[in-house]
Amino acid sequence: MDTLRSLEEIFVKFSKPRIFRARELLLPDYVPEDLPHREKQILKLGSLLAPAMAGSRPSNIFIYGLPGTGKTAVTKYVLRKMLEKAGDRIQATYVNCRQNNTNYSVLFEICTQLGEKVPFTGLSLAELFKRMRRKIDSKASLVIVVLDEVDHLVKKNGDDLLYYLTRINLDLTRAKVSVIGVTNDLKFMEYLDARVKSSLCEEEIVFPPYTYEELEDILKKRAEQALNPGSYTEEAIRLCAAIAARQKGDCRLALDILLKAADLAELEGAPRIEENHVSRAYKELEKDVVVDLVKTMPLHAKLVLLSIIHLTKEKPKIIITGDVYRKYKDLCKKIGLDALTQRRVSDILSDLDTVGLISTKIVSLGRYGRTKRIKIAASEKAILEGIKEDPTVSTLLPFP
DNA sequence: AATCCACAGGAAGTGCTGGGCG
DNA sequence: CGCCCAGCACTTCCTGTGGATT
Repeated sequence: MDTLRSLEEIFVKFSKPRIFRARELLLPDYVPEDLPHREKQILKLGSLLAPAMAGSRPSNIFIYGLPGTGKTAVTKYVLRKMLEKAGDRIQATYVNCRQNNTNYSVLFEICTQLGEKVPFTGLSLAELFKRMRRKIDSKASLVIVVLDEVDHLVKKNGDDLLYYLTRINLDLTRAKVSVIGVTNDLKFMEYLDARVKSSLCEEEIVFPPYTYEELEDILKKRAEQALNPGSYTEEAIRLCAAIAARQKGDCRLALDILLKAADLAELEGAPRIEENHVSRAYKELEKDVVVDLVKTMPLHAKLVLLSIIHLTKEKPKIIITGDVYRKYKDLCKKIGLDALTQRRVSDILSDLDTVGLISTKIVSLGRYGRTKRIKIAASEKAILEGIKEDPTVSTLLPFP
């Protein structure tokens, strides 16, 4: 059909929105002026950081809570408020260690945010650290370093950087540094050296999951600001809250679903968001995550995934690493590719497990060895949809 | 009780990219 | 220019192991 006309229709719909009043208030990185049901955590973080206002160094702080419990929002919120009051006596840097998951890129981010120009590659870590320290110590101020999702950094690179960061005050003469570590993985503490652990966790703040009632309240308030009056039903809001409550009180998920449901309703020209928009939004959201994940994966990871799908189709009995590897070599041969080693494929399987596309469990089959039992953990349809975009792999699809 | 399978996953190294510095 | 750096994707070599079978 006429693509151009449909495209124009979409633009027109969104240029005269009936649902949205301020769509950006539902975007994932928006930090609202008001964070309901996190008053305790806000006050605790505030009082821990308060000594900074009088020029003394606050303790290092460790923040823990499941995904979508407001850790990042509260941290950003409190820092923003404090910086407004403190002027230039306090500086803050915020680094997401999932996006910047190497020592170099974390230091690069900190330097850049402090206004120190450094190249994004090329220097030694020691040089980078030295420049950061010099920059920090050039003013008699306090620098608060927030490392969000710090577990990602530590799991990949060890805790060296954290160690030096928590000890940097020994080498500073005028300035001071406080570190705030944020994570949703409490087990990550086990990866830490005892010295780092005791230093980073001078103080701890725990973020409990939101309850259903709290989620409902938050969504109602946000919907009032972001959506037009009468453009949504109460049932729709409640369904969002209920889904998110089931997913361990994940507020980000709740807001994501609401945004997607609103987009759907807007696109369809519906007068208001109904429950069916919400449930469809949830399904699509889940699917989109998987499709995007698969699409952006390296070639051989796609081949490994495809091997597993082939195997599940062939025989429903349990699938182990050896099966996958044989199948994978098969597929490589078919398209004239050099297969990777089994050691490497084993790592790829672990990667696929950590992103949640498959689930693995180490099992011992007695005489028949010790290996991994492998299952697909995401929607097969969504995975195949992601794979089929890759021209190299798409020829191998089970049902073209 | 000993054996031994089929791997898991650590350690170290290679070759490459994309840069730095003097 | 030549040498240095970090990071990545990967290989090679390796030690460790739960439990059915012998």
